[in-house]
Amino acid sequence: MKTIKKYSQIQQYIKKRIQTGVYPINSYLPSENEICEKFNTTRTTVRKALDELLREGFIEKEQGKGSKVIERRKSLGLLTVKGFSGATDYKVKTKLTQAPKITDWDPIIVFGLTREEQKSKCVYFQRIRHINGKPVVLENNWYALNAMEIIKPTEFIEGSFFKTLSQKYFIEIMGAEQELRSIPATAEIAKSLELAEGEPILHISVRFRTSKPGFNLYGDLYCNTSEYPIRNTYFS
Amino acid sequence: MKTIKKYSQIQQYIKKRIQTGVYPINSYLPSENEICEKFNTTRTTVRKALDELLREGFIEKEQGKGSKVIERRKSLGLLTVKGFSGATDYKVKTKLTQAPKITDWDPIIVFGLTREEQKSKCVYFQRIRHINGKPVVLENNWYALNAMEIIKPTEFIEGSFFKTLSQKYFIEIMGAEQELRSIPATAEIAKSLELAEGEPILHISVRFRTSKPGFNLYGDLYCNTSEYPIRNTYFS
DNA sequence: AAGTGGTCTAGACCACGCG
DNA sequence: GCGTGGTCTAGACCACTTT
Repeated sequence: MKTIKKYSQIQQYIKKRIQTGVYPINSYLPSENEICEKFNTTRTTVRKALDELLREGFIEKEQGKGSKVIERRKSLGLLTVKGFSGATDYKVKTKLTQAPKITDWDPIIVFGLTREEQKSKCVYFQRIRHINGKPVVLENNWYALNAMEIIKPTEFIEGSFFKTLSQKYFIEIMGAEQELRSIPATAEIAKSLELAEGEPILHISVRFRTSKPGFNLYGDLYCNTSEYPIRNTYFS
Repeated sequence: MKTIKKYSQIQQYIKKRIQTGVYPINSYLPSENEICEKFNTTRTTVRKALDELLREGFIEKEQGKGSKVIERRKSLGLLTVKGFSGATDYKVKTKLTQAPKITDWDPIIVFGLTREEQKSKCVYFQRIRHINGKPVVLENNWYALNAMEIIKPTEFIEGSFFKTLSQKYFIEIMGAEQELRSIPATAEIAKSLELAEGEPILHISVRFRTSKPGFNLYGDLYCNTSEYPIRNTYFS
């Protein structure tokens, strides 16, 4: 992919303007014909760009009216840690306990890797999420180096990998598959999460699909759910 | 929409042929140009049809090769129990251990009920899912009686509540919220699932949203994940 | 009536996979 | 080299919303 595709340029241009508030939520984008003029192209190409933004959940279209900027369903399908009683007075902090580094794939990954991924080295990093000072989630992540460059710790926006992907690379999470298990904490996990060995913890294996073809993010999570359950929302 | 759109016709035609096995999984569809000829149209229209099938998860495209029929991702967003090693030789049987009956709401439901729901009595039923003869999931369900009539056990299609809703009432599941916890099995749960008290099990509280306004289905599930993890897929 | 998005035509050239 | 899908042009007409 040497030359940047035109529809992709338009898509990124508009996405940036949405993210920076130039096109606020509930406002309408310029009409397709106006965008055509601006980028000196045809409606087919502009519509392709808008279709992508639609798929990514940034806009919705209203026939006869225009393309409307909508609030991107946050944490679409993403796991969120939720205070038990709906209390909002808890603080989540994410510590990067292993900065992104290049390694081999870990056989713990339960989802089948594609051939492209198998051929590649992978990037690994680890984080621990703390709630009100207590470690609650230990999160291991991997992705294929040939699908996505290595992201430096300094690039992380608010400790969030997804936010970094979206705002710096214009990559969105499109979906996920999970496997859930309840297991007794191993000695190692127990130590990281400051609980007793054998305590029941939630093990989540997850594959996130992104809007960048071939780029998947694999996760292996251990959650102490005794105080804070994991919450999970999805809509079709 | 009086006239049926051409791309929609093509889409349905191909979808039916996939579903009936005329185009088997892993085979390739006719090329875009061939489809153009058959339907006497242009590639733009054919590609629109294929894009829809791509979005619906029926095909994937391989540049330079063709459009390949793939296994449709099952039960969008719904929980599925999956054999560990990808083995497909396991049998799931659902036993209705408590037929739908009218009761009061159970305070165990963690998601806030709407005012309409609170005013109503509710329908409760319980099922146990068995895999290869072993009980694996204990599932309690509730819904508001004023949102949906009581469904008799004899109406259940293949033991599936969702299938019944879809096929008899044309109600679809539109989304869900879940809370996940790993807990030790209580004596009661242990007995139902034939395991030792204190074994780690997965507790899922879920609210399913349906296409019928005001009709939510609440679930409280206990899963023995030691052999069969719970799998969970969602896409936007 | 004017403007918007939705569908569709009839081409063109390019990038990729394979023999 | 050939066939495949991927991108793009330059139009046309239709359906819908608003003025």
